[in-house]
Amino acid sequence: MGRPPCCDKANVKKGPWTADEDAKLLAYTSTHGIGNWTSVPQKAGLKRCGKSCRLRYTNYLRPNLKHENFTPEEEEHIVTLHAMIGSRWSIIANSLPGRTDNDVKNYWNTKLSKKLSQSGIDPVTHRPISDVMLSIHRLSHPQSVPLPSSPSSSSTITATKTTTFNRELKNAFLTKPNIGVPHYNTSSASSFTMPTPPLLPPPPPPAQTTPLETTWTDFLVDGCDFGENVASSEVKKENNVAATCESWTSGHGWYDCGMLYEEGSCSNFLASGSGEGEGSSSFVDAILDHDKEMASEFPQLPICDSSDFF
DNA sequence: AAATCGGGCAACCGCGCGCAG
DNA sequence: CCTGCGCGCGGTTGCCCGATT
Repeated sequence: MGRPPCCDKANVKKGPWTADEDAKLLAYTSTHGIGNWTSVPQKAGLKRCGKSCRLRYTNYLRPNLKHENFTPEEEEHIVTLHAMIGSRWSIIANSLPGRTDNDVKNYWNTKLSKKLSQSGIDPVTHRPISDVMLSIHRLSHPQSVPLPSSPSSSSTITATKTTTFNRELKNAFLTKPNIGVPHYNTSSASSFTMPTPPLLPPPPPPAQTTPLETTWTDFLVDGCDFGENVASSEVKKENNVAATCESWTSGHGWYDCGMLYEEGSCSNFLASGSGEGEGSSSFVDAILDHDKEMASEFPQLPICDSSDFF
């Protein structure tokens, strides 16, 4: 038995909102505030579902919303957070003043994911597409492309770090009272420092333990160790994250969250991302640069292309 | 000039969670 | 403890409009 509808669907208007409806909703919310959305349509004199009213208000009518284009800083912020927590749009939006989850989601779907793809970065895993394809190829042909025996293999390290990262992120979400997000000062572009992309760790330390068995989900930001139990309830509890990240990120930055990397080890990544007018000025470029470095460092890694899969 | 295509965005839908009774 | 309701989230749909053929 399903849940009953929140309103009489036969008698509610759907589709685009008119200026008159906007005015009524705005007039109501400005005098009464927002409370029980189910009752808002009736009280405001609207033939709309309460849900529709809430959506219209939060995405369009709410005060202090920004309607201008996303800035490069905001772009980087979204990409960085998406790499870390996946499509938790509300969390990402909460860290961008004046932006809604719908804004961020739409912007990602229409612009950023394409931009990343065109730059050779897989928008799901945030790793170079060639690397992702190699991982897929290994899964489907476990014998054909053996993992290099060296414990410092790029992919092995990546899988290990990724798993560790998601475990740590999960713990952080569970234990931190005010989970943080990367914080940047919009008043000064040069003060914005980007966390290390979690799926592209810096060169590995010399000593490394036994390689982990890897599965496809280990390469997903969203799926893996994050866990469904954490994903919804715990994260939702912390939706008021916007301005509360200092305690976690201050001082040592992201890298001091009991995590993976030594402080400052990401400097190769960040050097081009935070500069002013450097030649390679984007996050994506930084990732690609790093991938090239990895390729030169580990020439034994085979490169595969799409023809390997067909 | 008309038809088609594709991108962008607003809005809808279904589901899970939290909370109050 | 159980149940029902409201809220919020992420995924998806559909419309609008500009570009292209």
